[in-house]
Amino acid sequence: MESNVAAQGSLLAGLNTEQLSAVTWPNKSALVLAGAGSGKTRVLTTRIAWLLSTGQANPAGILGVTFTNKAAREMQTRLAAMVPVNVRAMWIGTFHGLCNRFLRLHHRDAGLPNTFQILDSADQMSAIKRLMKSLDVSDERFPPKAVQGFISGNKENGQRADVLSAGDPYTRKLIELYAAYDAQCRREGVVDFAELLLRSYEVLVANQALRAHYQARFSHILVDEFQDTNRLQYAWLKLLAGDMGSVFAVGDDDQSIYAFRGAEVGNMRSLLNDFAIAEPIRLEQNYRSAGNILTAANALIENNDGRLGKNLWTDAGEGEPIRLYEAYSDGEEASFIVDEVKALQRDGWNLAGMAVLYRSNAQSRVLEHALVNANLPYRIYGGLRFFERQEVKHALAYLRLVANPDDDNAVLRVINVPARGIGARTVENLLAVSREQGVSLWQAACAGGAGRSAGKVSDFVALIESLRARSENAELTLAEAVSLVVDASGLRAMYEADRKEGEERLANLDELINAAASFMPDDPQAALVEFLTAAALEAGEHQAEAGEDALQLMTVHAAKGLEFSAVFVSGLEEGLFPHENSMADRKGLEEERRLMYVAITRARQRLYLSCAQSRMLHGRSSYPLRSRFVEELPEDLLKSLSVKAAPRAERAAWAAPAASKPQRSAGSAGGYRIGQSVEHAKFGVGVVIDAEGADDDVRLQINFAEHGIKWLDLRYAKLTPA
DNA sequence: CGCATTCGACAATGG
DNA sequence: GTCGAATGCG
Repeated sequence: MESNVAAQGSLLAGLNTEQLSAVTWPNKSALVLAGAGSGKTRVLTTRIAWLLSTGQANPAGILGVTFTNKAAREMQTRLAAMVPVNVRAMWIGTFHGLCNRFLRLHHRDAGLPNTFQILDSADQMSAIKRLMKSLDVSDERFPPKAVQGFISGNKENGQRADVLSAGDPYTRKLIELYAAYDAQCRREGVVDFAELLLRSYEVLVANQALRAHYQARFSHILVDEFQDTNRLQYAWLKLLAGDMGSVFAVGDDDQSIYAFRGAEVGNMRSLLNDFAIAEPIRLEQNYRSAGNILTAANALIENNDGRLGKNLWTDAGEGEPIRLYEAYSDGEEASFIVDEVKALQRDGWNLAGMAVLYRSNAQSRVLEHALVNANLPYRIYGGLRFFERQEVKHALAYLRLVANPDDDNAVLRVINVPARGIGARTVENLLAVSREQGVSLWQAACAGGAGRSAGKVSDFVALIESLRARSENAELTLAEAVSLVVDASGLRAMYEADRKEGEERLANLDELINAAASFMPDDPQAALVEFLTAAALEAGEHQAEAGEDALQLMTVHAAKGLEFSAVFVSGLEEGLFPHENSMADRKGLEEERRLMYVAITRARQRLYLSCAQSRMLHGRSSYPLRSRFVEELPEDLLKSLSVKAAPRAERAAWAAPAASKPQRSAGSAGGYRIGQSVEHAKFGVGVVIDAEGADDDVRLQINFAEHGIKWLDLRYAKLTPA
């Protein structure tokens, strides 16, 4: 017992009062409002360790839910280091990973084949397109993306097609497509991401015995990033908690940045109500950022309504001012960043400790260009992941057919890859047969059929059959089976013949074989199915190879949960950040503001904010206004680094019209220059984006924030510099 | 049927 | 600037 007490002591050492209170919270539900950098992950893992080491819970009673695989792994690793328990007995994982585990165990109750496969979003999209083609639905009136959004959105609200109704024919059609899509998935033995959750929820609802079993088992449910849960996830947690269980949720409503994909910040308030939690525990002491950075973040987020309320503080001192740079162009913004990074590097800063954040991936190109020219090593997060690569998906499709030949998606992906003379026409015929007879494409292909390509189709069938026979009977290891598929399918030969990108693709296929070799299945008998599942659920790292010291580039979304000594937030322009797709309503704008809050709070020591007066967007020049989020920061925290930027000072200067003669060639017309902010009595604020004429006859094209683009004649229009 | 080229839409994220 | 669909030619 003494060692137990000692162990507890060291577990709890170094926690502040609030953290300690959260970690040692009695066995009842709690909501921990954990600000950025307040030790959230530490609290969560320490609590589990504390529950285990004090004997309040056994490993099997723990259900730990995270949003990313990375977070789940981190929690497991940390736990393993803290307490000597069998980590595997605990259920720790993502919502999707846990639901998959549940459905594999109870596939019969869920009405799924034991080899059911998981569709990623791309697979889901092609399944939808295929379905719409077969039903002859116009993809102009019903964009597949919208159909996908409709289906996933409803699943995440826990609603099947049969409970939906609509007054308008458009929505009725969507509901019809939803029902047909689900039927198609059932026929093929596949589930999409949302289905994993909905199906396991429905099984628990329908099956009293199963529900009672898991409710009794999971005495402690702990949830990370609770602000990101959607309605279905919340219902799932509530169901598992039952009347007796408790939910210990950690989250930060100010860092909710996934509402656009269904996250319900309102779940935090619901949790307080439904689980009778009197008051959330607030973790407000920040151990990451300097004072000025926190002050800026607090001031920014104050502009949002309906917050649960929280103010970050630190005892680390004010630190440096926040640096602001307003560039002429996106290219110049990039070279500013490069210069600053080099300067910091000369001062002994680590490249890997610096990050450039942006709102959208497209912005990385200009930065990359500048970094390559400057010979600065960098690493980009985002983009194509390993298991999403064409060649890897091809190989996986063959493997899926080995596991389950009725997977029509997989058949369509590889029936003619590499080209084996089965063209669109033949595929059309197969699709027609499968539709008429209500069988899978595979079964249609096996039936043979007439036509010139019949022989080629039966060759394909024979290929898959032989792959299956050999991987099942010949006692091949998983890696050998993958290797066999790559060779026998002809994929290897195909990429060997491709001189342009074949080499890289072959390397990735070899990497896939390596991945198979080091894969550790829970059940060796089901190694292939587990491998395919892992490929779908963990599409792989965002190419984050360790190694050389490199500058980190990523979107703000990707930066959530990370921290850096120095952070550059770039592209702070209206329409970009906040993004134009989210500017229309207050909710969207508030989410953008939370995104900015996340961006700011990534910085430990130094924070740079930058924007450009002109930017190439969609292949053409735009002249955006500076982001409102910059204006929302306290002026005395900012230090302007650009001559032109001196934002507020410059305004004063412009208020007195320039005496010099306006010259178009100098980028100035009638005292205005392109890129300048102006204000119009009727149209409000805008930016000059073009000009024509000279002297007394000047016309300006202005992009107004509220009223769009207009040409104004300076002789009549009442304009003032803004 | 297979490959190459063109055209046009699009550009937030992750399981 | 990229990707996927559509088109056209050998």
